[in-house]
Amino acid sequence: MRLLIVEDDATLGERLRARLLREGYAVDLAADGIDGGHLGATEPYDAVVLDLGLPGKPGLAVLREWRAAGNEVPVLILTARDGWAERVEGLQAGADDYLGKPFHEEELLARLQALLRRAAPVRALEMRAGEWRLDEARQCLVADDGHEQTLTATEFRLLRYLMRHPDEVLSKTRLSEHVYDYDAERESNVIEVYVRRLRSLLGAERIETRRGQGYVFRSRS
Amino acid sequence: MRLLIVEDDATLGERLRARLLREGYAVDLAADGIDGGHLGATEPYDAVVLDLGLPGKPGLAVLREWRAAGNEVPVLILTARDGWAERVEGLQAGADDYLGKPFHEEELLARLQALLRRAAPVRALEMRAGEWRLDEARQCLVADDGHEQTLTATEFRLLRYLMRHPDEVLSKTRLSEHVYDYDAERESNVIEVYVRRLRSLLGAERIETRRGQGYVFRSRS
DNA sequence: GCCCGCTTTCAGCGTCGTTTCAGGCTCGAC
DNA sequence: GTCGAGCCTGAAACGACGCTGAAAGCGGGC
Repeated sequence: MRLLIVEDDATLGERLRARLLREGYAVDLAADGIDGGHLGATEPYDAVVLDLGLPGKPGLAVLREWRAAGNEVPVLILTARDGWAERVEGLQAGADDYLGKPFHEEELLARLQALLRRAAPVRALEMRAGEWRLDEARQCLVADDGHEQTLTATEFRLLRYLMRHPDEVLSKTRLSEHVYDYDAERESNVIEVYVRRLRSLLGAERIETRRGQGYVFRSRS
Repeated sequence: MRLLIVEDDATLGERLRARLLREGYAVDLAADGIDGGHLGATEPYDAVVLDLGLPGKPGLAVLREWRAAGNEVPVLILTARDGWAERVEGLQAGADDYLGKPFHEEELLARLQALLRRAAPVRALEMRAGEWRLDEARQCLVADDGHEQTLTATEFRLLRYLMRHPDEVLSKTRLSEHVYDYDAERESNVIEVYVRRLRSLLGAERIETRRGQGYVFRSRS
């Protein structure tokens, strides 16, 4: 899962970014409306946190442009002003959720997770692979017998994305776009290496290779 | 499915080409309006991605020439300028869809797929062959009883093209033009070989031979 | 500053998809 | 019936792609 934060307050932005990174997301941070609007239009994010009071270009204008271009990425709006009117305006511009400053990081997290879940295909309520269940909060695998298997950050990000798109051919490009943040565009075989590790954890049959096309994750064999 | 990209930005063009290849299309790339216009006029594409800001000849002129010549290939226009006026002008010149730069690769893909689906003569919601259904997301065959049969990249491309043109005589030349790229000048019997493999998967009666003319795909016997 | 674990790179190897080829078969024309 | 072109078939060669294990690179924590 790859997120974009558009926030001009550098302190707040960095704090959020750090937190979300720790939660296992790939995160890009933009400090103004121009950058943010451009990134959101060209990179495939799974959700966006958008501040309304931005230099360069107002947050609402950025959002309206995305929506006009048919970009339906889930957007959570963030603003100091939390009056009734702003909220309505934000939602009308195409926002999916709204959070007034100041706020608890925990609440932001919860709302983001809700957005991501809502956008995911309906079928995946629980993310499973055979006897294993992915615990998102703790970033680890839990077996039905209670046994635990910890994951590294990258293993977790890749596995979560695979699990959210089961039974679908996912190209290595697409995977690396969603596992890494902006500077990505890798000509390397990192994805192959991590696929190998996930296979050794979950069983090789969970991740099929489609030669020349990508990988397919199977929650049931 | 065979696509043409007319795009002067070499980086963007190559990136798109690579992506679309990976998605299982055969892709030709032209860097200016002259080449692009010529290719589009002489080769049988299933869809075209056309940049408007081209050296040599303006994209809109290219499009107008195709349309004037009766070429009705689906065209998706791509442009940096995304003003209201350009959009109208593009659509009036005969474009089928319009995407402003910058854009998501994912969105371009989705729109292309929509165009290709819309353009298919008999818009079969599902592509079937007897008990089999072709699942595009998974690039595999699914039987009514849930059993799956995976396809290689080439098998998938050929079968998809056959299924999109059922009950129609398709010459080997035409098939190979749509399964492979432009420069692929084949004097070989690859198509015969792949037809054989599809027959062994779907049942020989699905693909009839018309001696000296080509093949006919039958979704129902 | 040093250590440790995570991440990334790399090269060699094996596998699989693709293509070629040769021989045999079938169909249609005469 | 004969002939030839076009098509089918099985196997084998080729090359690209993915797999693998090890080692280097990197960064955070102590």
